[in-house]
Amino acid sequence: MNEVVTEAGESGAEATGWSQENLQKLLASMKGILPKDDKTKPYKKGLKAVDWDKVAFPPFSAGECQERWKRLVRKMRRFRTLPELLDEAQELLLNPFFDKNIHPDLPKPPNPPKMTYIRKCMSRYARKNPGVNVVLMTKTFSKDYEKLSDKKKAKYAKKYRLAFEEYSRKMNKFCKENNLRVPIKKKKHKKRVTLKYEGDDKDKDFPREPPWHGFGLFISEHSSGVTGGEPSHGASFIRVMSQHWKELSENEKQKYNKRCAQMKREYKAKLIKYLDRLDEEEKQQLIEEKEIRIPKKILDQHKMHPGEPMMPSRSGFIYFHLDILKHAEKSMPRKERFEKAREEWHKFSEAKKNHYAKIVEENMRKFAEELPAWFQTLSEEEQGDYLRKKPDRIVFLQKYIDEKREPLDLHSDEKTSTTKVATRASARLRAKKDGNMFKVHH
DNA sequence: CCCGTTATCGGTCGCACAAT
DNA sequence: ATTGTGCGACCGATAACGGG
Repeated sequence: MNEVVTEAGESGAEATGWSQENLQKLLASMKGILPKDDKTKPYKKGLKAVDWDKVAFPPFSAGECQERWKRLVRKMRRFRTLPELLDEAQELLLNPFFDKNIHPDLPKPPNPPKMTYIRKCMSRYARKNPGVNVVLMTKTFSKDYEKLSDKKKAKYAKKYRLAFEEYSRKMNKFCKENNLRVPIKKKKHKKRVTLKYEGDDKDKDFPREPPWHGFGLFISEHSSGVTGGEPSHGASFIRVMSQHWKELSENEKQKYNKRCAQMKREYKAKLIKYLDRLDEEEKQQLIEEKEIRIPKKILDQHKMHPGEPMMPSRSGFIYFHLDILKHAEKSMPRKERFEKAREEWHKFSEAKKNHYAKIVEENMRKFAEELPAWFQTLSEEEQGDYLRKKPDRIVFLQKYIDEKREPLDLHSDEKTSTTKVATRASARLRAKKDGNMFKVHH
């Protein structure tokens, strides 16, 4: 019952064998086969060089490892945000030579043809006319260069090309000698990694919104990230896939639609579960931050009423995390603390987890007392309104309602079936009057 | 350290594509 | 408005010149 909430999104872990431990093993294995000195290879290139047969470990095949990594990395950001850069900048400032620590052997790129020409003319002209306007000269000689014959321009261009080749050679050598990443030469091989905030790593367990329609699910599941990259129809990916979509039978399309609908239901449930363990302020903040679109009705369902006791979290981990927060130094970023707590929690013994399970139990017991106590302070109208908005609370209030509505029934265990029917019928009538408060229950 | 010039690299962002 | 892909547009930094 008190299984770690953060695992909620990995429900398929057991089925596939990719447990937390095995995932750690995978990463360690990948690290192990990486070339030692090369810390600066760009991601795509580095990945290409990975020998998955060497990464593989029982019971997983090379292909399975590769596929799991691709799935994992899709959930990660591979660029830095401004706040992160600011943190980095602050660290950089601590280095007193931060802006002067350029390697003395770093090759310098040659000047472009036009600049070479401008510089040549400028120094010649300035020697004869001291005190001339630099800016004006630059502009003038720039125009002069345009008027030059193609032959002369080609001469400058060739010189530049040669100088640049020399520079590239030097740069390659320099990079190799200093274990730096070599610059990418050809533009056409430039490949951008998909950028998407697939949820900040602040909360990995934050549920991911499924596609809106069956078609979206179809597209999503046939992307290279899921299938392993074979189809990859390039930029025409969507075009090709939509063609395939058209070729699907009505039945097959329905299957996607239905599955998508199911995913959406699960998402909604997970989202509510997630939001429920936050307080009102945090919830609003998160909703704004993530631009979560939740129907107002559902939001209403989860709005706190004045004085309403808050339903405690059913996850032991949450309480453990709170304990950690009390003692941890505040300088550590939130997400880091959260991660650390997660790790520790995983290492916990059943006995220690049990300690927190007891806290959960105790808090739930208290809540089960407090809620009816608060509930009875409401007017009948408010009570009906409350139950309509939060039908799940009925389990804590049923007893109170029964006692209040049918105090006589408490003693009559041996009622005839006819009176039972009559009682239920009258309850239904009352419920209708009071705002259908029992409708949700039956 | 600014002006003013240009080619290059690294990296981000916007866009098109079709269906719902 | 979303689903994944990849292209091109765009930005900033960089080199040299030398006087204010």
